[in-house]
Amino acid sequence: MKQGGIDPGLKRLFQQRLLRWYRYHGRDLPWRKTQDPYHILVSEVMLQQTQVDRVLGFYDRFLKRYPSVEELASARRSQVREAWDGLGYYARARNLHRTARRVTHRHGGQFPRTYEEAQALPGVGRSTAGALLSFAFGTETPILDTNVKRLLSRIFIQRLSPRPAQTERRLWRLSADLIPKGKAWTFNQALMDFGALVCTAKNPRCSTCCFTDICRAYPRLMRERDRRRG
DNA sequence: AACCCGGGGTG
DNA sequence: CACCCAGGGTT
Repeated sequence: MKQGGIDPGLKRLFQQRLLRWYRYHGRDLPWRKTQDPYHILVSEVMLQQTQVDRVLGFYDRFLKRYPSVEELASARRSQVREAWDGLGYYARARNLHRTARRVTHRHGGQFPRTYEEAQALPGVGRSTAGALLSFAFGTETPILDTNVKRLLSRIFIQRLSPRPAQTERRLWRLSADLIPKGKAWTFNQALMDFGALVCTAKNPRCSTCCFTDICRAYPRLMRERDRRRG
């Protein structure tokens, strides 16, 4: 097996620390209170190019207007566009609408449960499919949005390949391999929150991070911080 | 004015 | 498989 897997000890350590961190610091977001795949999909699509703070102002309103996938499916395009107004990236609303129609009419109102089928829905790529399935059904499917990319590459990747696509593959494999059995929901939520709250793009909170002892990027991040401070 | 970023389209 | 862009918003 080329490129071997991740060291089992390191893997367990990472899982345990991350899950523990999430118990204390995970955010209480409205889409984390539901198991309804439709509600979860709405949140994930809204979150695609949009910050959590902004989505918070739209999520409840949209679902109040379209509480079920069938109701969204039977709406007019112009109405859906209106409910999306202010969120931008309106292609997302069109795709969500198309997905609702497809789920309603082609899947009998049931969301697909396989990675391949989920990804085939309009506006649903690898990452959104992984989130949808793990959050709605607890499936052990990986996610890889920019937050997760950043934190996994910082902690686990010593030298990134000059080929971006190769790094991408390594990260997907990492994200999949790290999922603890039976805990995909919590683990994936935790990855997202950790990337958003601690392992941020600029000014990462290394001083409160529980991974500095294993983080491959920590020395560099410290040098960069020191350099900024002159 | 540059930068952000999942999906999707293209080479 | 590898890259490249579109799109609305933020910094």
